[in-house]
Amino acid sequence: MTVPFETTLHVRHHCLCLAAQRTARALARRFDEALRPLGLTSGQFSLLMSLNRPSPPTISSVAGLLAMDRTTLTANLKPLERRGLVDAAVDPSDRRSRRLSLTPAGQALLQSAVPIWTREHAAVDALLPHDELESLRAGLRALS
Amino acid sequence: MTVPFETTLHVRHHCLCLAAQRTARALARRFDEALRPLGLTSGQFSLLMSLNRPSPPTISSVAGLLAMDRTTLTANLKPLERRGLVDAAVDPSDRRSRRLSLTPAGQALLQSAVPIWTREHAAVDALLPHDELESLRAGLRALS
DNA sequence: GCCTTATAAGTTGATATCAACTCAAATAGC
DNA sequence: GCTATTTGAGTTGATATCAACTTATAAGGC
Repeated sequence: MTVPFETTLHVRHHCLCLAAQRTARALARRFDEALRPLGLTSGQFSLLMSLNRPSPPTISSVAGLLAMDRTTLTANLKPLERRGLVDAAVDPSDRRSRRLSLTPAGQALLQSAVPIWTREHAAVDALLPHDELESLRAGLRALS
Repeated sequence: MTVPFETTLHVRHHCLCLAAQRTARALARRFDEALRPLGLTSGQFSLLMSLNRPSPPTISSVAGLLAMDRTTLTANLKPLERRGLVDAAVDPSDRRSRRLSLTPAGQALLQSAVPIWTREHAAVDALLPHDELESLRAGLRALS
């Protein structure tokens, strides 16, 4: 081996990029399964939730909130628009922008998803002591 | 709003699934950029590194290590096989399995990627105090 | 007003992600 | 030895992810 196996073990134990990917995938699968009865993925739930606000946001601002590429968000919106859960209307005061909002159907679906999120997240929270949860949140926030 | 805005804020501040996705995306973009001169993504680097071991692993075992769906790994291997970086040979002792190994070209590319990883990861490590880094790693591990 | 620059978003192409299904080989029960 | 079950992996279809490029609108300099 050109690269020593010890180097591989070092990377495996220390790489936060890998650790974040692993955990993100594992948690996504977990919430995907919990939300499956509603036909929502974890990402779609997060997106719908981020649109539940008093004033309709633009695509770019939501992409920033989710730390996601703007074009990824455009793609993610398509299935939700098709299902009539999200409305994207051109902003009359700046015709370059589209303002994203939940339709009544989207609001209703989000409402039915909240108890599922609450239940599933309680199960995740139970995996770690409270103070370790808080430092995990702080660490994730610091790197994103 | 059917769902109170306070609920949205609560989810935004507490959801570890969302936080993990955000951080995973941010770190992936960071390492993607650092590794771009080699034509590797962060995920491809992690995959190549996971194949650098004395005995060639099977697809399922690597998928487990990366907390990734088996079929996702099959898809991820394709571009690496096309580029001649990875070899997937049928295991003679169990013809259902394929054993994954780095080619000499794969080993050489991985070797040239290690210093990039080291430099970039030092920059990430510098964002947090050592003890917070350790609790972050422990928390991520506990949830994946 | 006109031209340049900046900004918001869409499109394209490549890859990533996973569920559901299928295929093939190995193993267990008989 | 033969059938049923289990296990490893591939395929398909839908969605996710991002870079590079393009289009449309707005804002600023003149």
